[in-house]
Amino acid sequence: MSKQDGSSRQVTTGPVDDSATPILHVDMDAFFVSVELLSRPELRGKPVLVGGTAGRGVVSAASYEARRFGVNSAMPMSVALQRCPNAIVLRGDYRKYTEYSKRVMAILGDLTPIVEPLSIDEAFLDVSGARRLHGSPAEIAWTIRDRVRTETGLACSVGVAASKYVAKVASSRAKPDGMLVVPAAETLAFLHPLPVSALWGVGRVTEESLARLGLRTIGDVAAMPPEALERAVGPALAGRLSRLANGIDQREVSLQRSERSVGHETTFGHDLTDPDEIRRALLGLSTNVAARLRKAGLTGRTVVLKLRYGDFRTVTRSRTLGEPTDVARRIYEEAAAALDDLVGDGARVRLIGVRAEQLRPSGGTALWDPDEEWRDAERTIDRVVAKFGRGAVKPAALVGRDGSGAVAGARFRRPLDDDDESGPDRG
DNA sequence: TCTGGGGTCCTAGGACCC
DNA sequence: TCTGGGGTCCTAGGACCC
Repeated sequence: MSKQDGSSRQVTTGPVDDSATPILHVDMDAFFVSVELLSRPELRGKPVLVGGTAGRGVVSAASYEARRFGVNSAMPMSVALQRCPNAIVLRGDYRKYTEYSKRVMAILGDLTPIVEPLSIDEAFLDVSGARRLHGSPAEIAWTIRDRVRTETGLACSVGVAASKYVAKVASSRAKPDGMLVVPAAETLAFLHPLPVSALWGVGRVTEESLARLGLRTIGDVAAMPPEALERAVGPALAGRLSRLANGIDQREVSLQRSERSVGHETTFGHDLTDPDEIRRALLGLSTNVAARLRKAGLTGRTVVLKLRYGDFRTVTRSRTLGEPTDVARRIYEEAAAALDDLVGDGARVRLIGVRAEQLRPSGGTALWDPDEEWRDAERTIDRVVAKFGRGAVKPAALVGRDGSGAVAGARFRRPLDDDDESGPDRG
């Protein structure tokens, strides 16, 4: 194994065998904070947090200076500020982070076509086919770190291994601003001393279950008979953990994974008790989900309402529709109907959310129906707004369906026909 | 410590069908 | 009367990840 830190020092003895380690995991260091520091260099070296500033926020990202105080992401901001009272708290700017994410992903795409983004700030790469053009896996990892730094000003860490899982563990061990190659032959020696919490899929609860079996390290899990593991954590997780602990991870770096749900939720600054107020919030969430579905060209057949009470008890109610939809009104109606059974008598509501599941591509329907027509109008309005701004949409178009089921917004269709392959043409 | 918002996947029970 | 087995779909809850 070999680790290099940001100063290019080689912290190892002898050459490293990266001949059978084509999988890279690239992970940005303290991503949100690092992006913020680009425009606020005076904050460098200080404890900086990005996250919710209001009473109920949590930490989204913490600079390494803040982490030294025991602050971690997902920690309640109130706790973080107790531990690190001098921390500077910044509001997140997700559009900016998305921009930087795209730039980083583009660099990765330059080096191999096989890139699988895992989240806004990390990705897997398969560089097996890139050797002739860009060098060995370790050389490519070096290039990535170099290019990301010079082209974006951001630091990332890279793990190089024979499989996705080991590459991911390697990048986390290389942080911050480092890289770590785990030669294929050293996979088990690398994994087995690590705590079980380093297994993908082991969180607090599973860690406790494993502890009850006396399992502390990944090596302990690897040596455990599968049946005993199964009794403790269920068949699916047992199989996965057993394989990972033994260094078996056949998952390929996949180019595109289709999304399975689209949702939006919000935690109120203070608990709500007024049903009307709660419904208004729900309407806003439904509108957001519907717009995102349309933008993605998707419809959902199941609507899930999520509600968290003041005591943090969380319930969900789901309804499956006869026909999939991407219409805000339909989503809202289903969610609101479920909501009626859950709130009332002064129930305190902390959070509500709505989610569309069972997604499928939105296609034309064979028969004319008013809801379909309404949906088309909403789509059209979205496009007009995206192209020309909100001012381009006449108020009438936003009002809704008239008595016959036709839609005022439909008059937008003709000028947009050229880029509207899915648009209906119903006489 | 007092808990965000975006998701994925798994489990388990019941309905329903053959 | 005292009752199969498998498959699929739906629903609710929960663990987990970033």
